[in-house]
Amino acid sequence: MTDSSIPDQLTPRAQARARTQQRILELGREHLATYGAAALSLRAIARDLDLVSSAVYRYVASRDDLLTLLVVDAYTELADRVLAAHATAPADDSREQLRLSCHAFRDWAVAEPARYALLYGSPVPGYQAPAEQTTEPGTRVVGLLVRTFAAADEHIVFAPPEDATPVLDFDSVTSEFDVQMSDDAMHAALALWAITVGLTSLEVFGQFGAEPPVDLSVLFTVQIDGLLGRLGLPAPR
Amino acid sequence: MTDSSIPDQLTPRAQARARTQQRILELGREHLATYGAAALSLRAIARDLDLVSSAVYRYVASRDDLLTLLVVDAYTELADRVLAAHATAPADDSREQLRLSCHAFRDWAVAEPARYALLYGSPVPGYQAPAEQTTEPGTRVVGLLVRTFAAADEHIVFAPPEDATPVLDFDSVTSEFDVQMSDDAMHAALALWAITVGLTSLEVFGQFGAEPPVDLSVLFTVQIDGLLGRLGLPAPR
DNA sequence: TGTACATCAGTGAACGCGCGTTCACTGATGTAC
DNA sequence: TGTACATCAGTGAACGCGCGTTCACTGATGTAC
Repeated sequence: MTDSSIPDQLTPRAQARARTQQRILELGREHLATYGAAALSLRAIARDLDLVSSAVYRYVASRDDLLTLLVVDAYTELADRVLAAHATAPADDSREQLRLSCHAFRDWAVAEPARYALLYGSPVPGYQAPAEQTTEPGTRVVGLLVRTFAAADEHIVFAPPEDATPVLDFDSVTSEFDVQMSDDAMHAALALWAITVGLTSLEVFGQFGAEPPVDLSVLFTVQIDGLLGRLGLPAPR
Repeated sequence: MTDSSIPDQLTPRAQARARTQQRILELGREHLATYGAAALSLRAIARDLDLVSSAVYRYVASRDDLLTLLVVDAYTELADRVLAAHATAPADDSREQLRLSCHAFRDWAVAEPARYALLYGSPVPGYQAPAEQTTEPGTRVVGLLVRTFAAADEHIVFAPPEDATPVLDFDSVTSEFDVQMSDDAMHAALALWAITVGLTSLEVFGQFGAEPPVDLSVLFTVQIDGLLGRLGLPAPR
């Protein structure tokens, strides 16, 4: 898990530095899981590192800086998982791509509740994620969903949500993700995104109680399959 | 806003106590909004109350106790709003009841982001809400949705989410809310619940960015109307 | 109605804890000649 | 290849801050006779 390839030709000092840097990220993830983002403390990390508290400042500019590092790290890992799952499906099977993407999203969240909370839960008091570093990794997953619906939009006619749907201007979204698609396809994409985040948050944040009344992984499957079908992407045969 | 009726026939001391008790709750709400739940501090509240820090313990057993008070307070206010909106619709119009309920949910959340975060966001580190006090107010909203779908289930045939839907045992849920309904109606209720929480959390927790690309209140309307229609509760002609 | 006693809101000091961040420093590692 | 100098990881002390909770206390309010 740790051996994220530190190049041999680096100077010993540089290797040690890289190792410590990695270790800080790992400890950050652990502390996130154990104490939550609001309680993330540089001093506690220094302690676990067997360093004096001021030494951590050789590696990290401030507490907020570490938080940003962890946010980017989490968004990146989550997006990597989702993209990998997406790529597993046949290139022409939008439904399967979306299904697998949503499941990968939930699976990661369930496995990493604290990091999920950092991304999709309450904002950390007193901390504002810097948009420049955070936006790109943070939009990879939605971007994938939107792009997949745009692709599906070429062979499928998505129905409008209702008969008289108010018109929204999605131009800034389609241009951000560099796609062309109907408003109906965009609404479908957002519906899937919202239900995925909704179910995942309800589960991870404990709204189903300590002992959920039903198997939440089955429930998720049913709900996602159901919505995909209703949106116009029914299961084959 | 403050005059929550303190009975006149109470002794002056008892009246003062009631007033202080109320004031603590209000300050708690404010601090929640300003600093977040993790940073909620009895000392800070004492300061705002012009009391010495130890005096707060006359009113509140501990910090966790105050958090529980705030959780119950927030769940209660939210549920009151949603139930009131629900009651506004004609008794036989399930679609309208649900629509108004969902909108009331979002409206409250947008108006009270910090309290919403306390209920539906990341768990507060080191704090576990006591189920005995929290479950009842915390399930009023879902209960209402479920009961409304159960009522609708009597005149409407809800379609199964997909052709071959795995069977889930919802008995513990239906008996908790004291209703009878088809699994398909239950799935529909959960879909609406999930998309409501999903859209609301995405909005309140800032996932649409500082300047959302579209009007989120319109988006919410479209999405809820769309899902209600797809679930088998279309808008009247 | 007046008095003696009980209640209890609020005080002030203290305990023991944690935090982020700065700063002058030492001494090992790395590099240029 | 050996030496002189520059870099920089880690130290230790300090600043100033905040927190929850306990405890013995004072003095005003409430109550029973």
